[in-house]
Amino acid sequence: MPSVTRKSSSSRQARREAIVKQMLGVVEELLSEGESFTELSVERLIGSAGISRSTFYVYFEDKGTLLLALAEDVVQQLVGSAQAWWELPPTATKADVEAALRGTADVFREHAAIWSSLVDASSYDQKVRASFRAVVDNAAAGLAKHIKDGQKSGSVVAGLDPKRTAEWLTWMTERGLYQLLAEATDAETTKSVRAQADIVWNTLYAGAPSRAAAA
Amino acid sequence: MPSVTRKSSSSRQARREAIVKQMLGVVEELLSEGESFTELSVERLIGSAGISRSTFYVYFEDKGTLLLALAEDVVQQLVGSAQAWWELPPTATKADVEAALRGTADVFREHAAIWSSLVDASSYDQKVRASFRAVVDNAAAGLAKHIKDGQKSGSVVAGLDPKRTAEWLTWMTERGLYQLLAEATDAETTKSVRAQADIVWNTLYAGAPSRAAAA
DNA sequence: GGGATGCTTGGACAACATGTACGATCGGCG
DNA sequence: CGCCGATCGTACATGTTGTCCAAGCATCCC
Repeated sequence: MPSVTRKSSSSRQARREAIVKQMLGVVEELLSEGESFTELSVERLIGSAGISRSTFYVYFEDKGTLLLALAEDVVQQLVGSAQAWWELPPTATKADVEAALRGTADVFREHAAIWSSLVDASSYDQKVRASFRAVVDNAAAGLAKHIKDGQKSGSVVAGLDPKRTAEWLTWMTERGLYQLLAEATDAETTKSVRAQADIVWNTLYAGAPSRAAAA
Repeated sequence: MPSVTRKSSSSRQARREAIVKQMLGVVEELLSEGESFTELSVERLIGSAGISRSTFYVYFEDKGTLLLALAEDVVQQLVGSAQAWWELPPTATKADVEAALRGTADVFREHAAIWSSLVDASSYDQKVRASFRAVVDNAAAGLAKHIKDGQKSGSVVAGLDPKRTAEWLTWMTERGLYQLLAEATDAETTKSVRAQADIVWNTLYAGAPSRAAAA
């Protein structure tokens, strides 16, 4: 009876999405009260969401699975915003770099709670850790490519090790967003992002062949 | 009866140190088997250490307190090694910077397990988080001072925001050590530290007034 | 309307971890 | 020998996790 199966699964799917959406609100709410994701028990979550323990475990293997579902969207947005940086053309100015980084910072600040939760849970949940690493590794790879391409076109300093430079800068960004911008005001964000842009600019672009004259 | 009190407390102190030392071995041992500090239960710890549950709680409030005791030494060493960087003279070369960073990396690699545990526990233990932040903030302050002084003497690029640039670079270092060097080989460490040195060099020193000629 | 199907639910459960309490025991020291 | 501090085993109250099951409920089809 395929129709039954189809219906069932599509309903499950829809219901799951609804629950994920609801849980997103609940989790962000609870996190905004100052607790960390680690400290949130399934008990509390279902209590606030108004669903039963049993139902929770129908849709999520555990807290980690829930978090990954919640984070999907956020991660997509962050990765997307990060591309704005490493897809900058060779002629980009420092202001362009800063604007791109600002974009990522703004996306991050909107969803800082969820990202922080990913970081939290990475320390004890295998699945989350793997997923988190994959995201960052992917970002680093994108940046590494940007560096390599830039070196070819002369817009990036020669001699830098693309992969490893990208790794450091990527982790700097990850950690900086988390630690420096999660609770920053707009004004503070502006200053902080400017500093980040200075680092990136000086590291990658300032001494590049195609810019040798301007200093 | 002051003598009694004195004796008791000094004995407690000595015994505590012995236990801390023993626990350090146990924790590093268990962590080297691939588990995270978060996953280590007090149960396991006392089991491997051969002391009783009761005794454990005589000396440590909880797992977090234990960790802070274990980390004291490591943190001191790391902070000390970091000073080698920001106490570099204005005439330092890129090789000097790389050597200083290498020093920190080596210290870190020796005690990666404990540092990782601090990061882990920071996500759910208030005391650990506070202590951890204090260490990093302190490091950032030291680096900020180095930048400010360097700007005065002309050995560091003008126009950088000392505080915020230091924050980004400090978190970059923290996260990079943790993520890139914790399990790296010697060869990989060399390459990675070189990339880190390039970033630091280009950011802070390459375009500095006192170096304007050399490029 | 009647009945099958699948989803949600509450509650019970085993397993395990935490931090506390207490009485028994061991060992050194006067 | 006897005191005293430290350790120990054990028990306990509490809280969390993930599983399981039987009962209730809504929906859709016949």
